[in-house]
Amino acid sequence: MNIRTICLAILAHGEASGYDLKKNWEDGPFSYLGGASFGSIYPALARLEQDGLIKSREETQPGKPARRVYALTEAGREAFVAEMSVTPEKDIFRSHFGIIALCTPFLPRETIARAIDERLKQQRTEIAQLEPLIEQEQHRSVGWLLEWGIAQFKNEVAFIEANRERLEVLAGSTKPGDRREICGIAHTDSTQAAE
Amino acid sequence: MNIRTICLAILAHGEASGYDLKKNWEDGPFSYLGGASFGSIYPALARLEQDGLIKSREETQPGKPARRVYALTEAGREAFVAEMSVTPEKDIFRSHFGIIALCTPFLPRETIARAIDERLKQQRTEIAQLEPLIEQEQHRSVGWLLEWGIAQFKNEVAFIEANRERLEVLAGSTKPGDRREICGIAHTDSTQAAE
DNA sequence: TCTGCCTATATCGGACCGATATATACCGGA
DNA sequence: TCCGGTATATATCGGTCCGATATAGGCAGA
Repeated sequence: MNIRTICLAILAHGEASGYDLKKNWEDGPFSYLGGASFGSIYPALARLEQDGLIKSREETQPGKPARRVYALTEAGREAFVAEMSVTPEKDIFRSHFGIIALCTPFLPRETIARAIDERLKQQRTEIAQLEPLIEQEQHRSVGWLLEWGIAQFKNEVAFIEANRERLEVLAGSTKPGDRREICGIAHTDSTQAAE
Repeated sequence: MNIRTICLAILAHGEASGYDLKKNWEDGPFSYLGGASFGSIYPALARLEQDGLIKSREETQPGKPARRVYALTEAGREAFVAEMSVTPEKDIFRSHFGIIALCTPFLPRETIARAIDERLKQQRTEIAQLEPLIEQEQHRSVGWLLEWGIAQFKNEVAFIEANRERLEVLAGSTKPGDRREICGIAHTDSTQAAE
């Protein structure tokens, strides 16, 4: 699912400028679905227009620079429906916190404790930012998605609070790079393992 | 957090070849922390060695092609600890399913129902793949992280099962691109909105 | 008037992914 | 015996995307 598809999806909600798209990702309810930079959005919009999937008009506004507002064409509506109708791709997910947690045995307990504290703080901040948006979006797909995301964040906070001790005690037990195996898996050439 | 850092993190668990790294991401317990392609791994390893953070040796093995095995140097251990000690970056997350759900009003109910079915199937598959790995990783950081991930997947499945009806009934209510506002937010130039 | 901030568009370098190419070695079947 | 399929292993290339930066107009406040 590339940026062009995402632009189509947002434009399905209503016409918007490139700046609007960026602001929606950053501040709006889309933010936790992943970002999109200006460096992606403007070329994507240009190409979508070139392909006839969106059309644009210049809009002058008092007190602000002129902006170029994009809207779906009929062909764009069809392309949008087509791309939303395929089997959803797997999520793209990468977690710095996860990597740090994975390396707990090779790091001092203090480092792990701080990473956990920061993580809890970050996830609680996310919740605090998303929760007030729900009210005005009840009985709407955006509201449902907000609840979906908030439920995930809350679940993670609860898990970490309940289990952090079990991770922290593992800290600092090993020197980095000492062991020959990776996670007890990986080594397919070891003697066929147990069983 | 770039690929080089991730390579350091895995090599902290033990020496490995580029192929090992890839296999660990794909099949091992790291898989849901995000992928890494050969196109990233090999250049990353080359540069890490150039910078003196890892060292390599050729390893000939009977019945298989020779492989180049990498291990952390002392400088690499220090760089690893330094990069794990900073405040963890925000997760990178992008969800095709989330985008589809967001567009529910503009899509037929059948499409949404199928996307939800597929989503449930995918997340249950993840759970089924990760769960057997826990046993051999108990009381280890990898095991903790597996539990962390599984808890998230299970929570999402539970949420969707409990709330899918509420989303599905919203399907097909609107024509794409008709509304002027995006998600009731976005439009900063609207008349200051309703208090 | 100068500075900083918001709106708005645009571009460029570099990082990264996905596909592909290449090579070795094993195994099973025609 | 040769052929194709599979697993191991390294490497490269095109294209996509991010993050930083440039540019520019208008406004508010010092």
